[in-house]
Amino acid sequence: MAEYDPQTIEAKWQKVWEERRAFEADPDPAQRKYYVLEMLPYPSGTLHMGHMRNYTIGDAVARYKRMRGFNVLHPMGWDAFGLPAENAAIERGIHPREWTLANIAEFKRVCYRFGFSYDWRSEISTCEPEYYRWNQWFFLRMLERDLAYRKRSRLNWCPKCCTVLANEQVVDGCCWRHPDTPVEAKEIEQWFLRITRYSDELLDDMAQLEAGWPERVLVMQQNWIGKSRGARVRFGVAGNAAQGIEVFTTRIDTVYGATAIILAPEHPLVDGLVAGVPEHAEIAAQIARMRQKVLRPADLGTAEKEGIFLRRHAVNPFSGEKLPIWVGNFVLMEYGAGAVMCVPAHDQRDFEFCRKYGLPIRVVVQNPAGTLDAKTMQEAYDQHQEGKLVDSGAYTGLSVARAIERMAADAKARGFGEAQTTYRLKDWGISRQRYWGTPIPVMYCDRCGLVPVPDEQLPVVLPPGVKLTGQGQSPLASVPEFVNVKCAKCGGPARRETDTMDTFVDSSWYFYRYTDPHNAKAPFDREIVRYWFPIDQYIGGIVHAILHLLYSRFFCKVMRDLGLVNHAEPVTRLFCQGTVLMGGTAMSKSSGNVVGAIDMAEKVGCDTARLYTLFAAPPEKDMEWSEQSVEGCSRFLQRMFRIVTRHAERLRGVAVGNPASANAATASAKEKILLRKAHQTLRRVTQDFEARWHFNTSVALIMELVNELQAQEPLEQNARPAVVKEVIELMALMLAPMAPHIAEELWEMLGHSGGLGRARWPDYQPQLAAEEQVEVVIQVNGRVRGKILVEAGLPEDELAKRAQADARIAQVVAGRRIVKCIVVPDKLVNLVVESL
RNA sequence: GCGGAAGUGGCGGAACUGGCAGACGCGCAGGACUUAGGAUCCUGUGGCCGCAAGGCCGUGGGGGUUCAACUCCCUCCUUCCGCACCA
Repeated sequence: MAEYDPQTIEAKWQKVWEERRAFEADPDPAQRKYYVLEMLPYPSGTLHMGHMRNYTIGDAVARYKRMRGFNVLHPMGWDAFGLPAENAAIERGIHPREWTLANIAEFKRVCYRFGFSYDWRSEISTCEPEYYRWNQWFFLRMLERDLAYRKRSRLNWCPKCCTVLANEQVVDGCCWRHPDTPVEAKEIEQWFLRITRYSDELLDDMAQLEAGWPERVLVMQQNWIGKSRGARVRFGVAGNAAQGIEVFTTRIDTVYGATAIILAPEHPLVDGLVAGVPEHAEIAAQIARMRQKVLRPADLGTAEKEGIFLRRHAVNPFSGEKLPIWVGNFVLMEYGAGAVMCVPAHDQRDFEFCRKYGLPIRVVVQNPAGTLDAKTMQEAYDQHQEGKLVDSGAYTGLSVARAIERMAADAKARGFGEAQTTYRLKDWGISRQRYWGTPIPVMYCDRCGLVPVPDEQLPVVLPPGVKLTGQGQSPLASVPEFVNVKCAKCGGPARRETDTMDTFVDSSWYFYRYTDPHNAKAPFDREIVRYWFPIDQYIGGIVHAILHLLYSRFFCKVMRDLGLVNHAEPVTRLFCQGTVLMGGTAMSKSSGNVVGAIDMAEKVGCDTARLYTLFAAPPEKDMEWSEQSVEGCSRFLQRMFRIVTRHAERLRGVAVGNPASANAATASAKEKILLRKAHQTLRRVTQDFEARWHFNTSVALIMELVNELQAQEPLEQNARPAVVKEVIELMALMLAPMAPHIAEELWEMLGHSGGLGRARWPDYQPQLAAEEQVEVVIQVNGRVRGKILVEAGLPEDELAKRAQADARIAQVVAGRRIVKCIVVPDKLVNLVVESL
């Protein structure tokens, strides 16, 4: 008898699929569409099983949806620009393109070897001019709409990457790619995309995503945008009527309780304020020291608050009171106004600060009990809801909410402030001082200034022969043929921009390009996109919760404003799969705990590897890879193959479908057991695919079904061929999304030609799944004391009677009075009896 | 500090809406077939007591609601993740 040989079977079916173009999908209004997408991979080095989990989940869903009759778009492509390629190229003395293309070829080989059902016609590579010219095109559109601008500012510089990073790429004060390398502050002129223009929309549209996105992703994005409503208030400077200090506060109602003004160390007014004071030299030195002391962000929350009194005073515009001006290490220049009013009674940070430096504490919001006392309070009283204002001039007696409203309005009327909303979100810095990325399509002309490259001159192609040093200057600057260009406006000499774009620009819109990958006139055809979008199911790691997913949402909104798409959100449902661990840590090349994808395919076959990936844990959870446990899945497929092989011969010509099912009434007891098990399995596996996505239980259920088949051996004696065939077919069909090659092989062995491509997901038949007899548990006082087998659907009183009639139960009850009898039909009877 | 998720046998994990805790798989033990078995098949496998029938205990700890709690409520502990001087 032929043994299960995954190598042969898998190669055979991969070839068949390819020849039949089994996974190609085009827009077809007559069909329901389903766009399922796994996050675009960065093609680097070898692929391990950690990578494969993402694609295995996506492929199972894609195949299931096809069997459900959907027109399924399931594309794949390459996030091909980026630093690792450039660094690897420098190390090896080759061109980044060479390294990248080799990796793509390898990635593709692995995808093919795993039988993933991609439509390869959609394949894109972001490093090809055909693709990145549209990055440039989008950039120019943004430039036209003032969504792209150039600004000199303090930026995050990674000394290892030798480039600046976006705020989103800084994790715990370190480079996201180099967790041990703190970013440095560097003043550089660079390009920004004005994502902040969409702050409110990015926040508000999350309401549309609540149903389909993981809550934690939405929470992370919400935190990142960090909207805060408050007011800007201008305090005067004593002795200088012309000067003012602006502060941002969310609690303008507490302004009468302010006992100091605190500036960030870098605040531009600081130097001027201390210039004339007697102890000038000493104070300036202290400030210089504070400025130099860079705190690691992780320590910020716990660091000791420090302040320096500037020997100058501000004037509270509401009360006219003079307040000392301080510099404080806990005030951030980047947020709000870079200055705060210090209200110790109602802000915990201010409370600590004033305690340390002996500044007065003054209660201006009293609690409902009226017990707050500045002399005795141990912490700030910062309740927004319940307090009433006291000692606050004309505002005394107002509620906090009312006071905030009225005081902001008054500040505006009197010209020293107004309501203001601030955000934590900053504009997206996209310039990178590296080579392997999209050239930014602008030039600088001495006469005309900044000149955008005209559309018809796109793409600005990355020149091939560039010396890569990794030394932190844009490599493109050293290529005169690239840099020197004729001004597009005046024809005079001009210089090209030599920075390239952050690769997150590439991945912000790639899923649109998949639908129309070779369009030379536009980034994509609007009608095609209208058919496929929004993406029905996006699958990827939680790492991209902010970065990629926020940028993509931003791009989508820009594209909508450009009239390119008619939706505001690109992704309806998002699924974040868990990490694959090995020995408790994430599988990764740098940790040295990888299980190679190709190695697995060669050793046990990709069907086994895929099945195990789905079986070992629910997909959203982290899973531990265990070579030993993989064996279990391998054995399962072998067993299944053997059972089918044993019976294929006599089943091949048998007609299936309705005959067997329709005959269920006349089926033997053993046949009924098989059919019942099969349809119960089908019901639950279908549920798993539709609702829960718990493929681990789906696999377990199919294993149980195979166990049942085995238990009914010899099958030829226990069931008619039509019944056996129906059960085996159901089994093969249910397995098809998860282990597609063996499923095809079994399907063919059963006598089907044409492959599973035409097979539909079977409908489960409730009457076949229904149990005729059920085991009912009998409890006495909540403890299981017996079990009886009864016909399904017995009425409650009958069930209660039978339970009490049971000999063993009668013995346990032993004449005690039954106080209560709880019956759960078809499940359980609980007799509550008097205690002895 | 704030917010979120989770804690179940030796291990990965099941238990859908409060109704038999431990499905399925790994591992382990015993057996069958075999020259052989790291192949295959069968049986057993939460702990304790017992020859057995059976009994008691058991889902991080403690308390509660209920005829009945892994599931609901309170409280504490642990782990992981996110945010963190955001004014």
